[in-house]
Amino acid sequence: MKLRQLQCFCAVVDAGFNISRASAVLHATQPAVGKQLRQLEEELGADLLLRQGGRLLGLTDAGERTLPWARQALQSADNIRVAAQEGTGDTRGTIELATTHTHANYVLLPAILAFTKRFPQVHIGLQQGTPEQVAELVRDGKVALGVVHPPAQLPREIVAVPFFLSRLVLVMPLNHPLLKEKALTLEKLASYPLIVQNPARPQGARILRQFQQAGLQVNLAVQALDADVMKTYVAAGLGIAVIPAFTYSAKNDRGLRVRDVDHLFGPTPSAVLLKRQSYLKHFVYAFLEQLDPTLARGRVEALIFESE
Amino acid sequence: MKLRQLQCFCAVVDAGFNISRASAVLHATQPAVGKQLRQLEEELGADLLLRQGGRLLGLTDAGERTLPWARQALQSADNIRVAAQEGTGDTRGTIELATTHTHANYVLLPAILAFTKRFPQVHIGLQQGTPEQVAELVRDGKVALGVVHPPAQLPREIVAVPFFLSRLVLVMPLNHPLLKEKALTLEKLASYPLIVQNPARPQGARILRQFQQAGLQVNLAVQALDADVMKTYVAAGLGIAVIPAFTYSAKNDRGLRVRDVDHLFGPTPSAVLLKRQSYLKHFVYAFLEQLDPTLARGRVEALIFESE
DNA sequence: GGCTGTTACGCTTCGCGTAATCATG
DNA sequence: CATGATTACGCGAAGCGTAACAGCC
Repeated sequence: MKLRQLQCFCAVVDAGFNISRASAVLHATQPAVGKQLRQLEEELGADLLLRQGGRLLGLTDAGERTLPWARQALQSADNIRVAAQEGTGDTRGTIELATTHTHANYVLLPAILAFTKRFPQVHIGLQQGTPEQVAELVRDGKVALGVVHPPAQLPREIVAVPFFLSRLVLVMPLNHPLLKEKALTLEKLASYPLIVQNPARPQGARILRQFQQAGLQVNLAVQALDADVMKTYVAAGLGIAVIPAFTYSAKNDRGLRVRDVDHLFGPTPSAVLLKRQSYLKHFVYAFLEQLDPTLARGRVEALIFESE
Repeated sequence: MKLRQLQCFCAVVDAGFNISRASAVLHATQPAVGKQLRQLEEELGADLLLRQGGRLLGLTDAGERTLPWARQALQSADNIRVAAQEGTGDTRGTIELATTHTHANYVLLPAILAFTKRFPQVHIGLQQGTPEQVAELVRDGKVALGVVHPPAQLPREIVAVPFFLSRLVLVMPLNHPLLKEKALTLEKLASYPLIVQNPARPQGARILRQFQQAGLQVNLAVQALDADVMKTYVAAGLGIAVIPAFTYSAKNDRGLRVRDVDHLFGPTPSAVLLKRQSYLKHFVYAFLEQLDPTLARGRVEALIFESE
């Protein structure tokens, strides 16, 4: 048995039982991948993939049983690579992390500042994307951690560790009529043009769901991608928006006013996404503690290595 | 990275940092193993083994960090082989287990009878040895489980799941003076020639420790290896012996009498030895439940996969 | 006929063993 | 000089890619 064979097996499964697509991911050719598969099956003496008319349809029972262990073996190999790299007391190295614009700009900034002060030699590689893209980067081991509003569904390989609940606020231009309303309701909000985050993202989806559940038609002005753009559009008079409180600062957002709407939407969690069973460099643990004291090493390890 | 490289790495560590011995275990030659090691180190970009003057002395920090993951990768590969073999609803196959003479003869017998009745097609491969040898067989994956009086120390890779506490009894020939004594004490026992299990084994060690702690000199007649031999020797008049209650039966051991000495030595546990993180066939779980109802699948799995 | 997986062939690399070499106590 | 690791070399197997072939929408 070779790691390469297991890699091909997992890749084919992840590619939706399509050898062609898997071979592209593996930077190899179709025949090479196909051969590895058959060699693995031959050595094990059992078919792993259901074939019908020269197509792959799914996993056999044996495939179902072996797949988790194939993944575990590959994960262990990844961990070996990471563990071999880092020096125990090393003060330099790299942390690869992925996050959304909003978290990069507000939540991560203080943590990164404090961290680089403590470890000036550690380079932080930042990647941005939607929470789903971030989750994928974590799952594929391209980054060690992700920081996002966790999406409703996550692959099983990933743990989301919530560390911070933010209130939501309604942001408006100066002198907006809603500033004078006594109590804000979903109905009142719905009567104005609304700027909402793209509903493909957890934040936008959450907000819109509340309106839908109340049976309200929303007057969508624009679908923006992050809180900063939403604020810019609000300031430009395109509409009002609901954003996490941490993205508004009275000092920097002088052209805007906010009102608390936590009673309408509830708080929104920020979470760290980590891959189960993955070895994290000691910096990463240091960074997590910097990000939030509740993300202590012991607790995080327990969550990563628990058996779901 | 190749599984073979990891295998060589682990083998060299297990062989006490000796490539020659490791290569024998791996059925390969010195140069082959050495080359795999250096290739692994080269690919990882870090030394794993401390070399001094052409000798291996121990693990580097990087080696220390990677070793557990190398083992995990190999374990996963083993699990794949096992998982691929067994058919889900299969009623035939093999269980390899290791145990001591005493457990084979008394504890396992009813479980094996019941099990083979339920799964007539499953072949049970039985190996015997000392508890330490059994533990080694489990650790090396030669057998799926072991059943023994657990030794004081076990390798970290192994979990011992106790399932049965047996009282200890003193076994004597008919008409032995101790049968008329009111209360048995260690002192009284020590005044007669004693037949004890070899102290290298947990049972023998336990008994002798009690005498030592009481500051008593023991009159050792013979060191036997299992309860049956001890009974034979007692019947022959060589001395008296302390054995687990389950090894005595009034029906079959007519030439012998017993008295309870649980108050002197305490009960002795029987345990199942299993390798952490190892995939067990569904028969094995069935067998464990047959052996003792407390060894239910859920509980056993939780113990095998807990992170120590 | 486009998509997908398999077979056939040749090249290159890799893994192994034998034998010789080197270092250490 | 005995033990144990490394280097050198040659053979056979394995892995890969290109190209041609075979089943299914």
